[in-house]
Amino acid sequence: MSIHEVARRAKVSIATVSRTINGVSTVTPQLSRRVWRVIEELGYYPNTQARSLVSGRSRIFGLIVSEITNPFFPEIIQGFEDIAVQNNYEILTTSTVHDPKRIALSVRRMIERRVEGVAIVTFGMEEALFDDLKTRKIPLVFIDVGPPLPRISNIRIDYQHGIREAVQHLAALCHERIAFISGPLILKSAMARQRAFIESMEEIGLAVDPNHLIEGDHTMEGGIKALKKILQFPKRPTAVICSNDMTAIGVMRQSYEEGVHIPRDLSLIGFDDIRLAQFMIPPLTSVKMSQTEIARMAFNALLSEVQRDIPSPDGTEYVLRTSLALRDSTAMAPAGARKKVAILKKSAD
Amino acid sequence: MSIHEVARRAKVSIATVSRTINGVSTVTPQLSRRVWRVIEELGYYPNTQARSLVSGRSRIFGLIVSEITNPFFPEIIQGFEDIAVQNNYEILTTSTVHDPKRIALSVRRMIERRVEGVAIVTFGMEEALFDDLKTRKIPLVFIDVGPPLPRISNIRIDYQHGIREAVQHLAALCHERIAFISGPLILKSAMARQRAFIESMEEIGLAVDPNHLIEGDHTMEGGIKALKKILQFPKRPTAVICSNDMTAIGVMRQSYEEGVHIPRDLSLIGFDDIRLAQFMIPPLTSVKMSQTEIARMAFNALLSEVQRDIPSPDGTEYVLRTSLALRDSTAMAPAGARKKVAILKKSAD
DNA sequence: GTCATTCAAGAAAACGTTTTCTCGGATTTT
DNA sequence: AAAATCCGAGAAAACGTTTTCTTGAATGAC
Repeated sequence: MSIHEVARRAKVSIATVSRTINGVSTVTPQLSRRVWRVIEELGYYPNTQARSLVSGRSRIFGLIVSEITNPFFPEIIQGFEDIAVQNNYEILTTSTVHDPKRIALSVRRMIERRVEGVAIVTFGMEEALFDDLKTRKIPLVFIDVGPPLPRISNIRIDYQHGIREAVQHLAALCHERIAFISGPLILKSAMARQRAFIESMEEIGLAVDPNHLIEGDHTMEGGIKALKKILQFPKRPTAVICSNDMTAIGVMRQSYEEGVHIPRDLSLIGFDDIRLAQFMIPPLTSVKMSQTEIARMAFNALLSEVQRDIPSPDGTEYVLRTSLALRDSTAMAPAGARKKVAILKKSAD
Repeated sequence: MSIHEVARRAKVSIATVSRTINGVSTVTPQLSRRVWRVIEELGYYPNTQARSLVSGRSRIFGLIVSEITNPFFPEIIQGFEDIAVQNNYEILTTSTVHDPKRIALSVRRMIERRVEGVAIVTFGMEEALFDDLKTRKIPLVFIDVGPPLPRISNIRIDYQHGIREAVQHLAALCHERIAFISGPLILKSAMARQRAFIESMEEIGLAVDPNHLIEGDHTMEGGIKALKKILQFPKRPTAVICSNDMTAIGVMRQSYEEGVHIPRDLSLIGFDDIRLAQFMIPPLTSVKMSQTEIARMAFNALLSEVQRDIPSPDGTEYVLRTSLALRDSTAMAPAGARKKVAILKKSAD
């Protein structure tokens, strides 16, 4: 079951077996065939541990996500795995469930397994937790929040683009009182989304009522709570933009409870555009941030860093566009709430 | 950065360092302290590859799921990971996306990484694909479909219990024409669920119209298609039970399109009870099959097999109960459709 | 025909651990 | 007090590979 057994049966040295497996050209076709025959016959699979021990390359990438049970992440994991297998990489996934201890532990596990790089898709958790990886000079890729350091790449998300589309879409439907349910504001990415919202509003001269900026937590429960709050305002917003789709789903859920009809009484826009969004009732308009694209960029960032001979001095920047995916959760603002008549034509569905 | 460096600085042999790390009791407290100090100071983490190479134990379990983007599976993965970290095991997850080639590849990858066991949570894909694992005597645990072989455990799901509850619940609400949307019938588990449905119906004297057994595919799209079909029947069913929640969500989606109100016009019950079920509109009644419990059982099955000195002769059987989780997607059958008056009291929510 | 060159393939070293073997000093036994 | 036992810790072997070094045969040059 080891290379020695193969060597013995093929009557060659273990070096020749190794060379055969790795396709080193100096081995005679005749011997190569003999070796391969034995390998097949024995069903021999090389021991990766031994391989990477001597070669110094584990062919493993780590992938840290914040919550695998949040439907946003499985798509990323799937995408990452797809590219990984194509490139003969293994992937070690850990879900932090927002627990610093868990993060620290998973960082440690990854170092012990000698991963060649780690993709950190947590949208801005405590950065210090990854110091161990940095000092060990392991290539990293962050979403949004990575510091400009050697070997550290970043996927910058262009939140502004998609959120501006969302705001302008609502404005075109005569909405003026638009609320924004953010994620936890300790997260840099949540902050960035909120800022993009505010800027987009101001850009077209719409006032942002500070009361209409509600801090959620990127969960359905958070969306439920936020909507309850919103419905208590004397002058209700006529539209809500959420910092992620799970929040929006919570909002839908609670709207149903409270008899608020979407989109008649309230227009709703999510963020992320998870697959589920299109199966909501009604199908949820959402700002698309392609999970597959994130996975692809993250993997390529790591791979190219690993293949470099000298590390990139200040990391590499990747940029991901976001854009609005129009569905059925938005409609004209209720007549009573309209003032302006700056109606643009709603783009065809 | 290796054990040698630690040994050098602590002025002991590498054997002592190894013993210290592994808590072997023969090492003097004084030396132990000295070694630990150096370890901390250096930030030394042992190399798992080298460790498992010599010890012959990789401390890795494989986990094969059929589709990580199906919300049913992330919960299992999370549960599995939770227990794994507690037990110092690493977990290699692969999502087969129903592709035999992918399965074969992931089996191979797992063997190369020398996993100590594999949990196969695919609900009955081509069993032959796992032969490689069997011949290598790697402990396996299946859901439902495992053959009785040494080192192969099984988690048998008691579909009957939960599905009978579902059927009787509907019967109590005076439903008689109950449809069942199954999964792909090549899957043994899908078959088993359908059989449980038929038996539960017959048990209480309700006829199963063969037309009302519709083969779905365990996806939302499948649910959508299935409902379209159902609505065309001259004598519409008044209730539908689905073989999984994703199908039920598809049904809800299409009901909305077609103006069929749930539960007024149609009662709906799902299966799996994924977390999302309670956030549906209306909250979906579903047969609960605890994902966490599956994960726990699967992990324990592998762990106990690994710790055994002689392999279990015919594997071990675990049994998981299912039971109905009552929510709001079921109601009394429309008056026109009632005949019997065998109304039991609907248990409080 | 001899000598230098090339090249295929074997021998051996190396990777970073755990574990067995060995040794020398301390403790116990008689 | 000598012999036997115990025990802590170092030396060395082993795990299964890749890779460097070495060797010997074949090829080519003159």
